[in-house]
Amino acid sequence: MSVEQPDMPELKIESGSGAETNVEPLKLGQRLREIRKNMQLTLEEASQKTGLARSTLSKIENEQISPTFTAVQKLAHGLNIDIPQLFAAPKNAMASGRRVLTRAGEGTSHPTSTYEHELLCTELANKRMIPFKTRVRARSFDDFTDWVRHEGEEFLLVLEGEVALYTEFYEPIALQEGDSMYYDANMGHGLISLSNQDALVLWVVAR
Amino acid sequence: MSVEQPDMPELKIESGSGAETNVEPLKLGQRLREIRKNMQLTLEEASQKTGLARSTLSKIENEQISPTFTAVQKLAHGLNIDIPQLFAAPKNAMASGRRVLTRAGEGTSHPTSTYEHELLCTELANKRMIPFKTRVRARSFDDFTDWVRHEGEEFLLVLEGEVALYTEFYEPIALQEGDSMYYDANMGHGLISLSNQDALVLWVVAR
DNA sequence: CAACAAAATTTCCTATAGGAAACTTAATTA
DNA sequence: TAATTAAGTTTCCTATAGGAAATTTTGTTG
Repeated sequence: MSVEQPDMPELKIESGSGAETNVEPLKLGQRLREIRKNMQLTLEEASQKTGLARSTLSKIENEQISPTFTAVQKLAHGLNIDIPQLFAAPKNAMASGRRVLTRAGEGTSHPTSTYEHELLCTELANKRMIPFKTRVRARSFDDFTDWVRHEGEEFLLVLEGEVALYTEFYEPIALQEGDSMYYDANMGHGLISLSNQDALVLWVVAR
Repeated sequence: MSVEQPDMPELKIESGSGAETNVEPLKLGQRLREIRKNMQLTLEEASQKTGLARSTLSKIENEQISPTFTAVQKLAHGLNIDIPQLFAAPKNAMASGRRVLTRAGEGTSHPTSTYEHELLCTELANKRMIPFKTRVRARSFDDFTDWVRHEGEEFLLVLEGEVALYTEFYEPIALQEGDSMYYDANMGHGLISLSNQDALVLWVVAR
C-alpha cells in the first residue's frame, strides 16, 4: 500500500443526501445579489444578460417576489451559474480576495520512499486545488506496492528529467521535460524516473 | 501528439465559453411526474404532502404553468427531494478512467496582446482544472486595460524568467523561476515580465 | 453642497400562477 | 353495460409575478 499520498489539507466531507425535514429558509434573493456583485454587474447589465427586467431582478433580490421557474432558468443561464449552485449552501470556500506565495524550495516537504513532495501554498485553506512539486525517486514500478488512487482529477507537468507515468487501463507512457498530462485520479497511477537522476514534476490535484 | 488511448467513446472537446443565447429546455414537469409516480402517489396525496393544490400540480406536470420558486420549495420539501436533484442536469463530469497527454509545445495556442497562452490537455472536456503555459509578453502594467477577474482560483508557477504579479488589494510582487502563488481569481490580477525576455509561467485555473 | 449621473427601487399595469370546484377520463364492480 | 369511484384535467376567479417607466437613492464632480 502506501504509495504515499501527499496529505491533503483537511477536506470537509460532502454532506450525504440526508433527508431534510424542515423547510430551508434559503434566501435566494440574498444569494443572487452576492453573485451579481461578485461579477460586478449592475442590475441593468444583469438584465441584459438574463432577459429579465431590471425591476424584476431588483424585486427578486429584495425578496419581494418569488421568481417563476422560467425566471430562475433565465437567471442561471444568463449569469452562467448552474441551478444547484444557486440553492446550495455557500461552499466552504477559500477566503476571498486572498493570495499566498511560496518561494522556490520553500514549500512544505513531505518525503516518502518513492517520492519527495513539496507542498505549495499551504498557508491558504480550503483551496480547490492542491499544488505540489515532487521529486521522483522511484526507478521501477516495482517500487510501488499498489496503485495510488483517489477522488478527483490530476494535472501533471514534467519540470526536469524524464519520467514514465503508469496508469491502470493504459500502457505506461514516457514523458519528457515540458510534457503534461491530465487524468482521472480514481484510476490507479504512479510515476517513476527514467534517467539515473531523480525527476522533478509539478502535480496539481483537484478533489 | 496524441497518444495511445484504449478504445473508448469519443470525447467531447472542451466547450469554449461561448455565450449561450437561449434557455435550456429542462422539463421540470416531466421529471416531477416521474418522481411522483415512483413514490406511488396520487395527485391528491402529493397535494396533501406539499400543500399545493391538485390542480396546480397537474398543471405543473403538464407544463402548463411555470411554478414559482416558493412552489418549487414546497414541492421539494413535501416530497422530500432536494432541489438540485430536481434540476439534475446530468452531472457533466469528466469522463472517468481517462487520461490525456500534451507534449511540450503541442498545446493549443491562444495569443493576446499581453500574453501568449498554450492551453494544455484540451482533448478532455469538463475538467475541473484548466492548465496552460503562458508566455508573458507584457512589460508594464499599463499594457493592461483593466484587471483580469473571474470566478475561481488560480495557481501560478514561474517556469522561466522573472515576473511581477499585480493583484488588487496587494502590492505587486516579484517572482523568480520556481516561485509559485495561489490566489482568488475574483481579485483582479495581471502578470508582466521583469526582464527583457518574455517570461514563461504555468497557470492552472479551477472554476 | 449644488448639480448631475448612475444605480436601485417603486409604481402601475398586464400577464400568468395558484386554488376551489366543476368536469372528464379511467378503472372497478354489480 | 350501467353504476360507482378514484384518478386526473379544465374552468373560472383571485393573487401575484413580470415589464416599462417614474421615482428615489447613491455616488461623482464642479
